[in-house]
Amino acid sequence: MASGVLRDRRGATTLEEVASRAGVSRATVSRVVNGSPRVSPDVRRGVESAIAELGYVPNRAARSLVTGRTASIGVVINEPTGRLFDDPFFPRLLRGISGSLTERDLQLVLLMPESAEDAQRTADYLIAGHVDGAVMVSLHDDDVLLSRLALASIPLVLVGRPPQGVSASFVDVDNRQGARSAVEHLIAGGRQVIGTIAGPSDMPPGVDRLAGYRDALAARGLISDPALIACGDFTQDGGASAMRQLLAAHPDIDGVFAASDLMAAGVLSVLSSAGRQVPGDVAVVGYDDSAVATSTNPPLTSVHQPIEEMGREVARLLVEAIDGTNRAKRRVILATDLVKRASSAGRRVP
Amino acid sequence: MASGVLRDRRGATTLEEVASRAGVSRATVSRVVNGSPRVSPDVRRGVESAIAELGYVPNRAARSLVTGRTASIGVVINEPTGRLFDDPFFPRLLRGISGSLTERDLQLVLLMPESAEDAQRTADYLIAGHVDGAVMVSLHDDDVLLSRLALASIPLVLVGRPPQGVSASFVDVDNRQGARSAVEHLIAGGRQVIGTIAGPSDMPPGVDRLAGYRDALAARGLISDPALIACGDFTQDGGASAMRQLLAAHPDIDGVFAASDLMAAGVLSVLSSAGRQVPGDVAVVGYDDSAVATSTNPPLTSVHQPIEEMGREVARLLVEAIDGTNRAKRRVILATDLVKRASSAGRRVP
DNA sequence: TGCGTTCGTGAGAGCGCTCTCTTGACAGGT
DNA sequence: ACCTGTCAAGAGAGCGCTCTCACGAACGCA
Repeated sequence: MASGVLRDRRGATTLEEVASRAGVSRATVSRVVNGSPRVSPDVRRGVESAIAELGYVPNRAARSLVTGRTASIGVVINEPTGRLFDDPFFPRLLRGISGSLTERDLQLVLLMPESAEDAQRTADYLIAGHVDGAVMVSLHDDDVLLSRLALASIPLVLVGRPPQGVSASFVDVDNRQGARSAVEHLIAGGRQVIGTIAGPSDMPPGVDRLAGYRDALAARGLISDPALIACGDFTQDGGASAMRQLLAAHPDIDGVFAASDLMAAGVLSVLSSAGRQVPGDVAVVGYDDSAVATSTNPPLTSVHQPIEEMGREVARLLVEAIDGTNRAKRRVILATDLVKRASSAGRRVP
Repeated sequence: MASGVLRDRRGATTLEEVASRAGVSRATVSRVVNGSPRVSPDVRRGVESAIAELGYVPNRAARSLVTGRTASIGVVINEPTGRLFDDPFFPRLLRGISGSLTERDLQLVLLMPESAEDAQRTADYLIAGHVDGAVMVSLHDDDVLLSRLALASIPLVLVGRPPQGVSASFVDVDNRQGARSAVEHLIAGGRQVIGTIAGPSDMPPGVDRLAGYRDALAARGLISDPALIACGDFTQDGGASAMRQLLAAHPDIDGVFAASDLMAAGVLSVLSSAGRQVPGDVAVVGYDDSAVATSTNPPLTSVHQPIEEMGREVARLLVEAIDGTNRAKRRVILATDLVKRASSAGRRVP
């Protein structure tokens, strides 16, 4: 009584208790719980009502000890700082993953290493077999954690295309096509001198969105002028300074595609300071379709990504990999949508 | 060979193997692993090197089975939709919690019920003892999950003040004081007719921020005019329509405090359509200091909340509750900061 | 009728760990 | 010399579950 400080699971109903209540053996109850077909209908009913009466819930630890499975999967967010924290990408993705895993009674263990040392501990943790599989989000070219995991034999699915040199299953949105549709929209609006604020070149989304920009120009027989390409870091300040470069090099610019809404917000502020009207003088398109896109003035046309669906797809692939249903590397690419708002309305005919 | 489909933890080094390598018993290795003082220094060294050589990692399931502890805590995000997905609150909070738990080798199990049925399953899960404690985020007055958990004896810490009628440990930011400082700032800027866009009245932050608004006015001997208070739902559209009400009722309004940045963005768009200058004619202050605050034109003065610290504090309290160090209900309130930007610059002297 | 099959059920081992209890070694007091 | 106390270390039980194997009953087929 006086020692009742430690809380633990003991005292919970066990298989044994259910068995004696139902007048069968432990093995039979186990079969019922796990849905084995080798149980006669009347025995099954008896066991089921005993389970209900006693409120029996299987002990995961005991099960895990004997099966060697943990029934949990790790989700690794290895983003020390940056864009993930400034748009709703991350919560939505988690929600997609979570929904899918809950259906299959898998625990979602969240891992957010904050330092390089932390990342090593995270890798140790995953490799030690504390989870049955892992999801990794937000990869840079030099991701040490990723390379360690890829070597270990743990089932792994990435969110976003892996950097060069790494082979793994992944789910990605079609960054290239998304960017291309944004730029095509600018062209269709009559824009002639179209620049882009690209993302960092060590991140696949940065690279792919730039490629999509080039694709759209090339499809019109246009060569992209290097002076119309500036790099940002997905932040607002980065977008602003990149826009200043573009404006200096090409005062005649009349369309800008920014690889993130935040950078597009920076673009808008620079254009406003420079006395350019949006969309009258310059049309602007962003990427992410985040809350920022609707709060700017004018609101931003932006590329929308099916983030929750991405999460669900990731979970599905991972479960397949764990079950051994599918041992091959899989890749799933999801389509994007262009959401049109005022920032890219067609050029006013003078 | 052909059956090598199932992946599991078997094959990993066990205590037994470490013991025979070090020439001691299983019990002694266990003592070393768990830091018991009852081991002689030289034996300890021997065991430690055996552990290192074999790369031994304790099996959580086996440990959990005997201790009755799971070494994991659940974090419940019971927000079907809404503001959590539109600002960086949620990732930052998780990061704070995660950092704190990792230090203590606790797993963070994320639970995001999507429906009422899901919420029941989540409650079942938590009550079944699959975690040692739980954190709950984002509470409404009618939170069924919360009331079930509060009844069960599971250690629980809330993020945000609990709704009326529920008693539990919690960590909150000082919403009331934060709102008060925002409104005092408007008063100090010479504003005379100050309205507010409040949050939903069934959410504690909505209620508290409105109270802070009233506090600031009362401190100046002013009574708040009900026609200067409109309710939004923390979204941009909600903020916009609330602002239209305010403007209709009080065309002479010259200051607005909105209980979220998103609502403040709605306020700005309405004011802009109405031909009012910000901050010239009307000063605006938001709440959250999110990415939206810097992307609007003009950028929003906003109340900044120490979200990561909140997460760390929550984890600390929960660990204390689990260890039994502290059995009393605890409450921690963290201070906010007002971040001043252009939207509330002092009134131009005419 | 006898034999092999199939099928439902039970018995029992054992997953890897913690923890209590016991043992043995040695120091110090009588 | 003996007894007692202290402390390091080992022996062994058992946490709750799954899974293999054994067993008996029921059935089909010759």
